[in-house]
Amino acid sequence: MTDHMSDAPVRRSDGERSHVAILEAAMRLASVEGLGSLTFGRLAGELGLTKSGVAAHFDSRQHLQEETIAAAQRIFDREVLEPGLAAQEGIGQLEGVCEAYLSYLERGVFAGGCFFAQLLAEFDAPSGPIHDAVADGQRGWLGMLEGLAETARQRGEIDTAVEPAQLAFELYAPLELANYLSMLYRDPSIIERGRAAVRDTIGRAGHADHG
Amino acid sequence: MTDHMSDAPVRRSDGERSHVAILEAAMRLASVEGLGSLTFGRLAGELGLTKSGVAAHFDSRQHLQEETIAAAQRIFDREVLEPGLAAQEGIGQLEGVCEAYLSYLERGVFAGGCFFAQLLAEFDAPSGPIHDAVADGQRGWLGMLEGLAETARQRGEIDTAVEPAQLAFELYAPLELANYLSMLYRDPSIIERGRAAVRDTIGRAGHADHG
DNA sequence: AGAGAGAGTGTACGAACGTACTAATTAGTA
DNA sequence: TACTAATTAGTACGTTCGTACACTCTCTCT
Repeated sequence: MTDHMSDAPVRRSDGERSHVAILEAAMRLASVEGLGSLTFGRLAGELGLTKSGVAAHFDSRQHLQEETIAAAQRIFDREVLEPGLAAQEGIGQLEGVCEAYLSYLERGVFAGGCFFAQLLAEFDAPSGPIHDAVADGQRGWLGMLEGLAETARQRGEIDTAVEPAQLAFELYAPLELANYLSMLYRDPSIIERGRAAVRDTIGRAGHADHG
Repeated sequence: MTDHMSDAPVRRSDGERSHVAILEAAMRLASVEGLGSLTFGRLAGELGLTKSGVAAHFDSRQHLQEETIAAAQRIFDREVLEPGLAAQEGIGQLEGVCEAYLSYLERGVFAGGCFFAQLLAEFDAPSGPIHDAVADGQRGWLGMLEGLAETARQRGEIDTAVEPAQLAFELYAPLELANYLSMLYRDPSIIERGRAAVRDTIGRAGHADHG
């Protein structure tokens, strides 16, 4: 036995390649048309496989969706969180994460804009396990922005009168709208509006004339 | 002939009632789960009709979707634009429309939040006639905010250094995010964050300390 | 009152869906 | 080299979709 105590099937190299190819196509498709339009037949057609060939890689459609979300999360972490948090602690990280997000939109990391913004809109109202997962993920993102704002406030880089949760909301809002409008109008220059909004909001929080 | 030169079928009173009942259910369903999940069978089940009974009211599914959008637009006009624009010209109307939108969210006019925000997310990426219609509608909304901002600037109520298009973007962003997050978390109190953001943004544009 | 037509039911068809199987193939290992 | 199991194709089943058509019922108008 090459694998000590493992019930998992031994994956073959070609199967591994197919698996990642399927997930890449799935992320692209889901970012454009949503998780709901993620079907075995659709993916099979785009990849030149048969429906059962695709389905064989996942226990069910539900598992395909969950694996796709997990794969997209890894990409988001690599493309947004990692570079954004590489900035200096405090207001630097707050700016860094916002700029990293806008850059990630501009670079077209996902064909349909932000993968999680698509998810947010698709599962904001419906209930169920995916809704809860999306809500938790969003809470995490917003909570992180709030945490960065709180740190910046403690470091004296933003005004103590600024509520971190409110600042996180006001930064998140233009990021999301930049995503939606740039996709809707197919005009990446809209992202510059988001950039200006972030700059104004952080600048205002930094040197508010309240005294 | 009671109707001079009309090819349209004479609608019976019971048919008229069914028609509006179908559109009401369709708006509710589409605001929650999107236009894509708007099917004859689904509506029939909710209304106690048969699938063909529902389908008989529309030439095709496409027409059902278009009529549903048109009906929602009438409600939006009545619930948001009309009360919002009733305020005093200039910055009053700008505030009025934003507040009317947030109030429309709070009152739960549509079960799934803002009907058009749902559409925006659903058809931001895909191409087609519905995408174009959504894009045009959104351009109209954003253009109206920009026009109100421009008017307010000409009246001297906001700083001349403020770009109307940028201000419109910065007002629209928290409105949208308030919608999505209040639905996602099932917490209407999030709307208060949007209200605060609008207040700050308009206030800042109004008495900017730039000279 | 009677005729005409709109309203709604029931049925049917083809397409696409997820899922569950079998069979053939092929890569990896012993 | 030969075996084993992962990979993939292929097929079939049941459901749901949009659409179409035939049919009954009932409102509305003359």
